[in-house]
Amino acid sequence: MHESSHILKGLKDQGHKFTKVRKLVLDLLIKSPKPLSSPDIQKAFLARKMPVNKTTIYRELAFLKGQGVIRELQFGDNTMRYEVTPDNHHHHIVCINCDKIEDVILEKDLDMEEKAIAQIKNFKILNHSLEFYGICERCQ
Amino acid sequence: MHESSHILKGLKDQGHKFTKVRKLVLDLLIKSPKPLSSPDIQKAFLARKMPVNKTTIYRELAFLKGQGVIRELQFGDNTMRYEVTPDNHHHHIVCINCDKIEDVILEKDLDMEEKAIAQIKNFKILNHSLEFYGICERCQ
DNA sequence: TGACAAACGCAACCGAGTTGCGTTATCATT
DNA sequence: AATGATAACGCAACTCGGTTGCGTTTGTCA
Repeated sequence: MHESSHILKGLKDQGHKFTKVRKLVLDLLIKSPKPLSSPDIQKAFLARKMPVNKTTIYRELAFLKGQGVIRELQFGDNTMRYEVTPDNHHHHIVCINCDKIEDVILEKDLDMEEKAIAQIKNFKILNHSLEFYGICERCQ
Repeated sequence: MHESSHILKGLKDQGHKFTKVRKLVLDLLIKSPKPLSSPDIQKAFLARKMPVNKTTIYRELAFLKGQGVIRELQFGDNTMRYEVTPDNHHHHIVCINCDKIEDVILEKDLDMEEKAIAQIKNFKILNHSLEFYGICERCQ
């Protein structure tokens, strides 16, 4: 399991500071079963009677993304969401009715496809986004 | 190849009107080599000295999407883009440097993966989004 | 040609995300 | 423990894609 203190220690060694906001943003993302948006995180701070300016959240997320600690996702609603960079490469399935989100792992990954595309299209492929949309068990 | 008049004729038979805006939006999407955003389309109208209100564009795109004539895509910049619903199921590869977009067709489609996920997760999968990001030939 | 609904324009609005700038808090050093 | 550098933060104002309500225009068909 991920441990925020350990990650923060690593960042600190690189000249970054260990702040309450940074720790809580990271803890929220580590504990959340699904990716969170910036507004989600701001609401979580508010619920804990720790109001934080939205600019701070955006900057913190940009920082953690830049450090490779978290990654950015989008699920079709023009809002960025974030999750701790996973060890196991996975994608997501989103219920278009109740917004439930679950991780899914492909039986065969896309490496071969990427190689083929890179060769045909002469692109250097860096990453990809793959999300599935449907109706979850409860909603169908 | 797609023919806007033919599509519009079909819509007209269902009680919808044949307007200049509708025809041009559709023609633009048919002719464009890459998906277009609502602002893209508004600019194209302006360039032809045919200023159109942005609300009209958004409503027209929502209409055409609802009719299944076009489909909605997103490439990570919080802006919806649209393309004519393709006959051949394809995805896209986006250059993160110059925003060049090309169609790509997978060697193996994701049907088997979808079936496996549907069974394991008990989701009824309706569709998916898959985009590749990288550096195009010119930019690398 | 008249009448009805679809399509349109306009203005005001919403919400995610950004920018500039001044202030505060963390941390290494003394 | 005091100090200074700078990362982190708050605040206000802003940008921009997208939406809503409402009154007006236009395409279509009888």
